[in-house]
Amino acid sequence: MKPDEKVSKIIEKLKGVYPEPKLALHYSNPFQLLVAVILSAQCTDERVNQVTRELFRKVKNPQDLINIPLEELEELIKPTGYYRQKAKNLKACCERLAEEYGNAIPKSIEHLTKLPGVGRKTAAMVLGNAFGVNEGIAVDTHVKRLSQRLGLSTSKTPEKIEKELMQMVPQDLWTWLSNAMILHGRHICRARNPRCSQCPLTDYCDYFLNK
DNA sequence: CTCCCGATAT
DNA sequence: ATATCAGGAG
Repeated sequence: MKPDEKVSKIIEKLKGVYPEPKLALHYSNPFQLLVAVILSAQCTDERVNQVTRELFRKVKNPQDLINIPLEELEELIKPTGYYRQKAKNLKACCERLAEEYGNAIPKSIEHLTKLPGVGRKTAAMVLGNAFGVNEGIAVDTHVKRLSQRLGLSTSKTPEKIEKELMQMVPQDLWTWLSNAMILHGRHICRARNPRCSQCPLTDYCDYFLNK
C-alpha cells in the first residue's frame, strides 16, 4: 500500500472511533490549559487532574500563580513529578505572560515555545485545543509510539516525527489527529500489552503485521 | 546526553 | 523490589 493511501485509511478508521476526541485534562480557560499541559510532562493526565482540582481553585490567571509562594506551589504540584522544575517554570512562565502578553496566552507556536517549560508538544496542544489553531502536531509519547508501530514514521525524535506527519496529514486535521492518537494510545495501542484484538488499524499496522 | 521526580504496573 | 510511564532544559 502506498504511504498516502495508508494514511487516508488510518484517518478514516480513527474518525469512526474518535469523531471528536478531546483532551482528558480538566481546564476552564486557555491559561489553565497551558498550566495543565505543562504539568502533564512525564505524568498521566489523571494525576494532573487530581492536582489541578485543588490548584485551579486558587489559580485562574497568571497573576494568581505569581502570588502563590514557590514552596506552596511545589507542594501543590508535587504528585506530578519534577515538581521543583515545574514550579520554577510555571512561575517564570506566568511572569512572562504578565509582562509581555498582558496575561493573555500567545497564539503562535513561535511565541509559546519561548515560554519556560513550554516545548513543541505543549505549544501545539494548547494552540490546537484552546484556540483551534492547527500550527503543529503535538507528538507526545503516544503519538510517537503509534507513528512508529503503524509505520508512519521511522524517526526517533518527536521533532522529526512531527515534520513527517505534517507532510502526510491535511493541516486542518492536525489537532484532531494528535488528540485521536493520544486516546487510541492510552486505551488500545498501549505501551505495554497493546490491545491489538480491539484495534481497527491492524490492517495498516506494521507492528501487528510483523508480530 | 543527562538531569529532573512521583506513582503504578509487574 | 524494580521496571516502566511520561517532556523540557541545559
